[in-house]
Amino acid sequence: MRADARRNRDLIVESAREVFREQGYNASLDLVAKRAGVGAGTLYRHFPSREDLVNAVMQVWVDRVEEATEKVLAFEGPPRELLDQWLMTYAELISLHKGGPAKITAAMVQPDSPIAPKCKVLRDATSRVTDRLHEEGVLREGITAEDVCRLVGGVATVADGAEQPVSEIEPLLKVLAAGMAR
Amino acid sequence: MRADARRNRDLIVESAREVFREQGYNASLDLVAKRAGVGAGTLYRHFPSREDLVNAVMQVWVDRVEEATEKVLAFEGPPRELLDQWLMTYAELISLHKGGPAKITAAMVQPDSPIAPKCKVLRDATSRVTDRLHEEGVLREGITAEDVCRLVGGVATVADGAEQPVSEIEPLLKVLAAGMAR
DNA sequence: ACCTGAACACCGTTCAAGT
DNA sequence: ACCTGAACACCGTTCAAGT
Repeated sequence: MRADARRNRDLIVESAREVFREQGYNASLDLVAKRAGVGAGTLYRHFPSREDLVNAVMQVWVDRVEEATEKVLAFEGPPRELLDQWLMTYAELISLHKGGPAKITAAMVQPDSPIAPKCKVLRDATSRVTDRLHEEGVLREGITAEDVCRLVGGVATVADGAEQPVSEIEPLLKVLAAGMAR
Repeated sequence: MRADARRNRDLIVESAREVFREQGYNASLDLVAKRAGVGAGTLYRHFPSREDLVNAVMQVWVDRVEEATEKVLAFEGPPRELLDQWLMTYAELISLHKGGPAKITAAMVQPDSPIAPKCKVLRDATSRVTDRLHEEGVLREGITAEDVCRLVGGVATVADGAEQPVSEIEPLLKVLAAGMAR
């Protein structure tokens, strides 16, 4: 890739990160291009779809997911509490940007989505947690990582759409945890 | 209201019902006006916002909600099954149109929404069910009708966004029911 | 009092012309 | 090979002119 192309690409991603943080994942791409100081065509050349751009922005998010996963898995207390912790952590991770819960949860079931690789990281992390919880015998049989993703994703999507802070869904996550535990 | 205005209003609602059924609640309003054979301005005169139009279309939906409520409340079997039945019924009722789960569930927490009156009918119906279940002692303390609406609404929203038929979320609704029951 | 439809704004997307 | 920005399409929304 030519040096100026590389540089423009980076400018666009940086600008998108900023705009998405302020306005959410459905913000105007025109604004992203303007702030990056590039023409609209340049943005589309690098990122044919919005999802491709979101995927690039989510690159650093992967680190946060892995960090949070290690932290939760290192928890030494009762496994039942570990479940609660993961649900809250999961909800927070997908709610960092407005529009995140809906986009991430939808892509979770659509393997051809450009952001599928990022979703896979989160789903794999969830698998590690559910595997552990199944070993410990705290989860009901048949509860899969996908189930967790869709349940927590659903509740977080509703809160996000209603402009409610993610902290307010804690009671609902408790209900989910109770439903998944034996 | 003048006779021609009345007639145009009815044409718009009828057209909207058709278009929303085919394309969901976020379909183009321009198409609605075209099919109704009226100018765009006429549509906006009668319905200043999309939500106002959705509210008008949902008028007949109220009957379905009340009908379904009576049917579920008439159920004579174990109360725990009544819970399952209501969750499934609820999910079906809000999933009749694409975009319904998100719109109805969001409005459930926004009392100033034009479709709030319609949401109230569904919330009240849910209250009747939860009251009954609390009396029977099958629901955990603190579970409110609002909780039910947000939990089922969330799961249904995810399925709707992923273009999945509502029937596929039944296992997730079982998890919710287990979490809400004692 | 109500309706029409052109006009405007906004945004996503493409592409001919330029470097 | 890459970039620019005008141009097009689409849609929501308004409003002057008409009945």
